[in-house]
Amino acid sequence: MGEDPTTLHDIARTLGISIGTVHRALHDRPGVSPMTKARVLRTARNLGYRPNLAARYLSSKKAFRISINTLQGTTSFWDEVRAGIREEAGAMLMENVQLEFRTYPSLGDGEEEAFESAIGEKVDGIITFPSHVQKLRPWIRRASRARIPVVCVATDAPNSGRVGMVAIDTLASGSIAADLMGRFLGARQGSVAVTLFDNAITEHAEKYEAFAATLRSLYPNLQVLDAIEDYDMEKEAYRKCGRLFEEHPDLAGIYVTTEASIPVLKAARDANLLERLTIITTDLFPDLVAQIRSGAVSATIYQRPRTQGRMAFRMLHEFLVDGGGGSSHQIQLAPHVVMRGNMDFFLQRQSQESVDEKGGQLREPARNGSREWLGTGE
Amino acid sequence: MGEDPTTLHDIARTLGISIGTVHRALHDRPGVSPMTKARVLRTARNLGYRPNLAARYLSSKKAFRISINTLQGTTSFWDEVRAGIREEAGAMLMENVQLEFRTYPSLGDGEEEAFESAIGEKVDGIITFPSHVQKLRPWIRRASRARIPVVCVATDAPNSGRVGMVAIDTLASGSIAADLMGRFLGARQGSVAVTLFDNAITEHAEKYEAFAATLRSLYPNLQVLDAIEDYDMEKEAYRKCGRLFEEHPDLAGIYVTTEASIPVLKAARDANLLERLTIITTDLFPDLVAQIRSGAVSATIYQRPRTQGRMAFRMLHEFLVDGGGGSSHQIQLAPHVVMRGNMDFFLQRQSQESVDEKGGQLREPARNGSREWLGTGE
DNA sequence: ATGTGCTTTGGGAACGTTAACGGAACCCGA
DNA sequence: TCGGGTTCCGTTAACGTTCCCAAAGCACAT
Repeated sequence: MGEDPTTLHDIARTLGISIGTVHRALHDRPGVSPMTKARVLRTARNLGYRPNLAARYLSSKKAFRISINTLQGTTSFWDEVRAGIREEAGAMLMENVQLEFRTYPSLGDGEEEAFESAIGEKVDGIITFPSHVQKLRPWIRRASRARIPVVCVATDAPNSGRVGMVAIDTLASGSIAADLMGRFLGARQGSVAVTLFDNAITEHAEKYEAFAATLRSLYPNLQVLDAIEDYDMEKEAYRKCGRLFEEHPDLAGIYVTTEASIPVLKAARDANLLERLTIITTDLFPDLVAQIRSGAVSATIYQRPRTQGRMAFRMLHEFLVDGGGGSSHQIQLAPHVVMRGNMDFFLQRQSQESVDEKGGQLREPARNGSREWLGTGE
Repeated sequence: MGEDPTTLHDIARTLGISIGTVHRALHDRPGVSPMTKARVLRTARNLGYRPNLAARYLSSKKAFRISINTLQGTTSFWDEVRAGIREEAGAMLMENVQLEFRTYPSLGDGEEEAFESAIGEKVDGIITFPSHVQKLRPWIRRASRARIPVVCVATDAPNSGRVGMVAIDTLASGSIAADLMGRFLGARQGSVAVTLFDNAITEHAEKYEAFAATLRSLYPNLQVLDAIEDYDMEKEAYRKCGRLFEEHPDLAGIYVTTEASIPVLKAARDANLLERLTIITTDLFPDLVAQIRSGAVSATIYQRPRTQGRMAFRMLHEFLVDGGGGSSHQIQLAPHVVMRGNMDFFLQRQSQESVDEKGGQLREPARNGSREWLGTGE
């Protein structure tokens, strides 16, 4: 029952060697013959050795330095992600964690430089938003080769060597949006549109597929139209929506999977369709709040950025501490459904927790340094 | 910036005394003159002393023993809460945590004995479900006097000396249920009923109030009826629902805030009203799954028991380690909206995470002992 | 003077790991 | 045969705390 955990000393004793050698062998540091190293590794496994982290932190009091490569705070989403990371880093009782925020102003502008700098400065880990997977994949690979673990947040970068990722479950998002849409529309006949960023991005395609599948099976009275791609351009979204309204007079609802919901709403308003359409959006940002409150948007699928940030930090930290032995490195979060009824809860929580975090930093100023870093612009 | 944190040694050196004395003074242990103790406390504050937890765990390798006093696993809710606690305890890298589960078969049967035994065996902390607040309040008070922190889960016990609580936000629950109900019913006229356990319980009254307020302000076409109390008795719920259907032929929907949704559904089916009624329930348990899948229940407000357990453990642990200096000790979680579309996500996650946890235990068997304890029945 | 009991204090050893230093053994060329 | 280099390994001092034992000081009785 109360078996004492095995220590370096135990391994050394059973092999008749010194703990120095055991230590070197376990951390494959030079100065150990291949044979003894193999023996050490074997008995370590046999005895079920797990390092005592308290002793480790006590002895080598180095701080983890982790880089957070994300988009600048034009949208509140990434501010919340970063707040979640800060929050969780501040809750680390034992160890020092240094956060370096490398932010870039827009998609595809400075993300490679951020990676280069992080790798060059030899950080211990990276949390990143792999916006353009194909462009970032080689950088993630490079970091992995430099033994720097990378955790992806909000979007996955498969086959890149990343050690883990945390994101919103796309199937759950698409399906709950479809179910809500169906219930909201009741027995009405008509067609339903979906806008997304780019069908080439796995997550967005999955959301669309889940939405379409759920709507087909549960609400056959509604027809899903082909996806509308807006490529994050407001003009594009507005223009395509206008055409959509003309071509589909039976349109009953729209599901906006991107953050570009404002131009969609504007197009609907300009076409005098706002009353007739049931609109479900994604995320929760200031401009959207008024639209939800007025009832123009029936519901929004909230992607919980703060929790994503918290989880990403925990995952990376566990990996750094544990050497990757931990639990499954894929976290899919359930999105929240936000409507008029419960929106205040989320808004208030956003502001409230920032205060909490500030309090935490004041309480223990010396322990957790956090250095801001701006990717581009001087 | 890189200031070295102050240690016991620093305090001892500036006062010209030994670290043994400093240690005794800081932990108000006997054997220190009042004057030196005051001086130590003062300079400790001046120097901003914060104990090095790694060193503490390394030196005194005692385990935290915490008691979890909850209802037996007749409902899956408490099983999930306990799983969440186990999960989070298993994720403690550094320290030993011993979990003692004191479960009682039903409300009001054995909960006092569980408290008595936990206090008697001098556990370090208690997580409890304060079902009957007035009965448990003196016990929580007693534990607090014995310097045993108590965290409430699922329900609060105000003015009891409890150090914290985690629960689902009642306002968000009631309001989102109302908003869903209104949207589901569309332009229909009619009345809406709410069933709850007991109006004398704050949480239930709050849910009802939030539901009623939201419905009144957003959907004036619907009328909220007086709350139906079932006192957790199936017969009672069935009987009262039958009468409800007779008295209110214009009934359009029911919001069931308790777990007693099955008798409500049975009553609706027997009255041949299932098709016409929009039903929103609470929680997610096996019997309910089929009802949601069939569409009889439109949505359920999921109270995230596993997360509640996880949060409760974290809160208690932070308190034990930190001495209560930590962040705000009231956690209100946002409930999840579960419908046909996303139900599979939650079901699969429930089973999947249990597997994860098992894996974690296997990986590190000696570290986290966990002793089960049965409250009554031998 | 010596011993006994008490309170207050000092002085370690231990916890398990890290990292630096030093030493033994070996090989090679002068 | 001796110095110089390499490879491998042992030794040891930290890291900051906890806990126990002993030492010092004092009062009081023997």
